[in-house]
Amino acid sequence: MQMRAEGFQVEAVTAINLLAACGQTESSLYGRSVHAYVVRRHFLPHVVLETALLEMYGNVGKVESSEKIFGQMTEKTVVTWNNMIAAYIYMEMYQEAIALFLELLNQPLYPDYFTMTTVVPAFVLLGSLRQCRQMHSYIIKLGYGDSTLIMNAVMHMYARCGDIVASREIFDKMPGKDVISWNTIIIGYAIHGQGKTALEMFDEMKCNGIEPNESTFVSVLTACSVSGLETEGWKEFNSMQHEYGMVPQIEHYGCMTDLLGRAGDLREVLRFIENMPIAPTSRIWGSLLTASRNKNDIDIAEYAAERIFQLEHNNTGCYVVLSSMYADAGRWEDVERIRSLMKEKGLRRTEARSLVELNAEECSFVNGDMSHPQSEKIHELSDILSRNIGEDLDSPTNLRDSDPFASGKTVLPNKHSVRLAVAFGLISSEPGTPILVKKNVRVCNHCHRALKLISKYSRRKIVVGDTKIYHIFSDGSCCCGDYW
DNA sequence: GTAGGGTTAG
Repeated sequence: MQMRAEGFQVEAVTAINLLAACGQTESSLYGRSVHAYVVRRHFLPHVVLETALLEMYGNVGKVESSEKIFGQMTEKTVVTWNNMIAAYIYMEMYQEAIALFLELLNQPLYPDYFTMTTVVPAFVLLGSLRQCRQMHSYIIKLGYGDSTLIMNAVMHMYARCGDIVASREIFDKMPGKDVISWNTIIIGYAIHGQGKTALEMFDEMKCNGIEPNESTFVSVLTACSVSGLETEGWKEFNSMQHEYGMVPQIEHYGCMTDLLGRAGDLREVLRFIENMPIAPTSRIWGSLLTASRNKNDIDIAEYAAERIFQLEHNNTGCYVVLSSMYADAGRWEDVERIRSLMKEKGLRRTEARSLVELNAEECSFVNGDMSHPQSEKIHELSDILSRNIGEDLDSPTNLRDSDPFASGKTVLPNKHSVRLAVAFGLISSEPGTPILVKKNVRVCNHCHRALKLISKYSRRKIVVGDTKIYHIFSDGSCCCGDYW
């Protein structure tokens, strides 16, 4: 009998290890057969084995199967909970991940290090500052306020969600700042368009005797790039090689391409790319593409796009940029050509979405959104704002649908998600208070122009974070200097 | 039996 129990245990451990391997494969095929085997052999219930099954399903993207196991387990450990949270995050189900984390707080279990490092990214990706603050307070309550690792993640969470001041406060209070703490505050200022402050922090870092690493230079060069600090960028790029003996990697060349694309002439960027000691990736050509979009040079854009397509056949971003350039130039046949190409390949662009932060909640809008109970009022205000800032909604680019992925209906710029979010922010907050919006795609040129004027007209600071930086619209101008 | 803080475009 003893022998048999031991044999069981050995087999269960084998199954657990096997499941970890199955989780690394593409499909649930192997994992499912191990699952069937352990059921057949009556190994269940077995908390570790069930947790391993749950994790395996999470790793192959079968979150419903993970949920089913989680729901049926009679005994759960904190590892079980961590893996269920991770499964949600893997499927980008951030709200569910956070809900489960909150539920865990009510269990007779203690969330551990793993829980924290797993769940914090969910808050970053969700983008809600209100929920970030809540998470911060849980972390303190649970006693992780002194952990450099976790507080670095919290700093990053605040910066990404729009509160660089809170990020800095944590940084200043941190007793054991390490190189990642410094890298995080530097990139945080970069995200907020404060390149100069980022460079000051870099100086301070060196004064404090912290040795920069390769990532530090990614942060520093990004900061130079977002603020158009070309001379400083070159200086740091040279110093990383000559003072620190580092060999710039592709990501550093990426930052330099961004920097030159903003500051210099496109031919110069092209020369820089062609003289790079490493082979340019599609990310590098993408940087040139972005620069040519911003400088309205279709020839170079087409060249960059060609190079991207040689390396990557289905680069959605590339199609998006090209088609919007064609639309701006009134080249509708080309827009149509891209539209059908995309359709053929089954590629779809991310649906634009804007989240506005209010006191007690946040509210999300898509382009032309009518789902909000106050939609009528929101759209009306957006129309009033358009009139008052003298926005030209009848320009030829707006009359045609420049979006090759749209379902046929044209959404006027003043009904873009960011504009509805701002309008709702204006009616739902006190006069004079700033408005904070987060967007999952780049702000379009038209809305960028309009938001500058709306900030002046409404006498409000309007902060809009896109995937790259935070735009701060105030009194008719934007901190990005109209390059983003 | 877990995963792991920061890191270049759209």
